[in-house]
Amino acid sequence: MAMKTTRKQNYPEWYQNVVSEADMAENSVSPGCMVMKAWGYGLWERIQRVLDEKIKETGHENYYFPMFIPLSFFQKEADHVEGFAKEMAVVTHSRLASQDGKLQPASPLEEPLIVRPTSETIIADSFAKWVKSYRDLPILLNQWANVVRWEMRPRLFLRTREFLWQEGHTVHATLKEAEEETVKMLEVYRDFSENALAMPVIAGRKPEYDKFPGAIDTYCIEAMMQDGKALQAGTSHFLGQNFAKSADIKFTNQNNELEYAYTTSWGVSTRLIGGTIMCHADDDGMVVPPHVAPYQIVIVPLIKKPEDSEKIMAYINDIQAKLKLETAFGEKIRLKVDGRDKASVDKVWEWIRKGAPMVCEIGARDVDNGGLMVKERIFIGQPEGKKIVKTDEFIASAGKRLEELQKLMFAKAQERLQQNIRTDITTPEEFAAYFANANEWIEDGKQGKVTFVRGKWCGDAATEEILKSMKITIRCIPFDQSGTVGKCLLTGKDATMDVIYARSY
RNA sequence: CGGAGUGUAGCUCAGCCUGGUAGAGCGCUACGUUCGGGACGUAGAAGUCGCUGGUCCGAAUCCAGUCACUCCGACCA
Repeated sequence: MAMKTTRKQNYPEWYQNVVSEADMAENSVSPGCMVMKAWGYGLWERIQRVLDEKIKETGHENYYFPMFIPLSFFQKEADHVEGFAKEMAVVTHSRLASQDGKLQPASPLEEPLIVRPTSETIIADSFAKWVKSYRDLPILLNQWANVVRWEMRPRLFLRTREFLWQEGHTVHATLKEAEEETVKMLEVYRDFSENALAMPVIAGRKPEYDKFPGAIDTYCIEAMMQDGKALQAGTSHFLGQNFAKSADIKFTNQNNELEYAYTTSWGVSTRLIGGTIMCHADDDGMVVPPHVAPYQIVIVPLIKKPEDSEKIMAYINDIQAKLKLETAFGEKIRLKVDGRDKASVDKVWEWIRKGAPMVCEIGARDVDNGGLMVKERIFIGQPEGKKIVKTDEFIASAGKRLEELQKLMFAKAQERLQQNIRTDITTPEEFAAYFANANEWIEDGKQGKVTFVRGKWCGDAATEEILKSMKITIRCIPFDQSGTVGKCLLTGKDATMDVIYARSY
């Protein structure tokens, strides 16, 4: 076990351990913010690349808007300002001046600027300028940006004051088209999460009280972490005409009538990295899904005698050249030869803690035998975790093998999710007793002590208080509804709506 | 903003009660023996003890103030 703390011992501590031992990120001197290091930021770059392609395939184009938003913009939409008011970074001055040897803010701004917590308001303002006729619609845009939300209790990747994300914003002529866009982009997220991150999710709609401020409907994908808690991995909002009315986005329709447009917005953030960690990492550290691994294969030379160096490096260079011609997931294989002047064992374990999908050790013996030692990350700790293979065969099958490893990771995570959605709880008493348990890490192939519960909800607004007191949340109202009648797990009233109840991050 | 705690070497911490001017482990550097599941030996470099003030012949240690961080709560689209 490479981690000081195991999942079973202390799940949150284990998580912090993984982030630091995998060298993905660390706390910054700037409070609540993080420094993303090469292996963590590299994962984000991969997420960007794969997702950006999907966003463009669905007809969207990238724009960039300013990070400063005039304060007054937030006042235009009542729910929106209320939702974000408590966590805004406010810029009030434009320069510093020296006073008694101390720098003090000087030159107050006429109107304070908000460091964007999200960009609906400033983008809506542009939309209002750009939209005149139904012929201007739809507008389908996306931006990759940083946003700031003044969180009080930050956790690396899961909740930091500044984080990176993409936010899509679209304008449509009809309600139906905007609703379809909202659901379509959620589906892009579901597909991305499950196929690129190997992280299974439940897609659905948020209950009324948990909607994005200013939205008519909020849709989401919810993932299960290894401690049975839920993590919101992506959201897509149908904003109706709310922002169109507050920003005056009007267009002339085909009947020459002036109409408010319909808008949507949707986003995923660096939180996905936190989710990927808590979905796949183990007691030896991070496990990166091959599809998004900055390096899919890392080669570590084992040089015991200096005189072997030349022939080993020549052998490795040859392997490297050949591997670079191979593909996985429709892209060239990404590999690194770790030639740093360090002990080989240390380098190997460093890459295991980082979760590189495959680590190859190559020494003099391998050169003579035409082979190499390959360690597959997901099998580390098991007998099949390392094997000596013929180099030619390894090169020829590497791409396919990476794709297999990806599928195995998804299958394992999906099995865990399916095993840990309880559907046999039918009364408020059973429900309360069930969640009275403490959270506990879910051992592979077993049912956890605390799981998701799928059951009925009456939809009554008063149930929000009950949930709060129990520290349970309704994660979503899944798209696949059974349609059966049962008792609400909170009130005992007759209900038809199926929801997912869970503790959450 | 409440409640608790911690600031000493790059990291984790001991020393503080009972003042006498700095220690360990890990890491780092060099050399040697090792090396395919994470080695060992020897030598070495490295700290204005968070900051300011006070008491004292003398403060990491006592006193006062101050700053910062961590954990638990509240908050978390």
